Amino acid sequence: MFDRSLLARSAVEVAPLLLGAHLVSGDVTLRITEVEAYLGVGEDPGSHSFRGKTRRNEVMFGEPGHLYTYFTYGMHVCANVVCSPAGSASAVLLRAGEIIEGVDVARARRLTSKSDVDLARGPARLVVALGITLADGGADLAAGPLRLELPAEASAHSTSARTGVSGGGGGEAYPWRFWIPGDPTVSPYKAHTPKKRS
DNA sequence: TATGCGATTGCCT
DNA sequence: GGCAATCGCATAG
Repeated sequence: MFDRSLLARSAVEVAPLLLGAHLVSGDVTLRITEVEAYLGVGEDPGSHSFRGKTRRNEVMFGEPGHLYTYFTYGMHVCANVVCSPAGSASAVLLRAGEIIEGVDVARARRLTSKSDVDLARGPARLVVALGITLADGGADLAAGPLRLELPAEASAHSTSARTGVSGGGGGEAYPWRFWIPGDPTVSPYKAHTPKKRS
């Protein structure tokens, strides 16, 4: 259980608080080391909620402290923590973390991972390591099998432009990628690469 | 209804 | 370092 009001603030304020927080999923516990903030309707061109409510993003419009999952690239699932008051539709994407409990279980789920620091290094990998699926979307992180444990204070952190976001939501105008400096589980920064296909 | 591309990853060269 | 895999969603017609 945690104080839900802590999350009822802007994603940019919540993101540093999530750094160092623990996300417990059954036997596996993750220490979050890297996140990205996404704002609400009409505020943030990079956010799924920018153009309003749809079936996919409706969880973002609900209470803070719930899990927003989405499917992308035809094969990957990413997870967000919904924040800001209900209706504002902003969230924080969980990009990377360190498995601090249940490493053996995480390894079994991430057979392609060569070393333990890669187990949850990257948003789609993190989801797999924790055993999260699309069906977990909407789950309340304050109670239940998926549980978020917030630290008392925000960790020291660095910021930069968001990774992988194209168009108006990318670049220096939105320096909403947050990470714990020096942590080996933080994913390498990679600017958006334009799509090319025959 | 049709079409293009994405908050990515891992294998290939 | 480059690129294929793979499908739901948003946008255009």
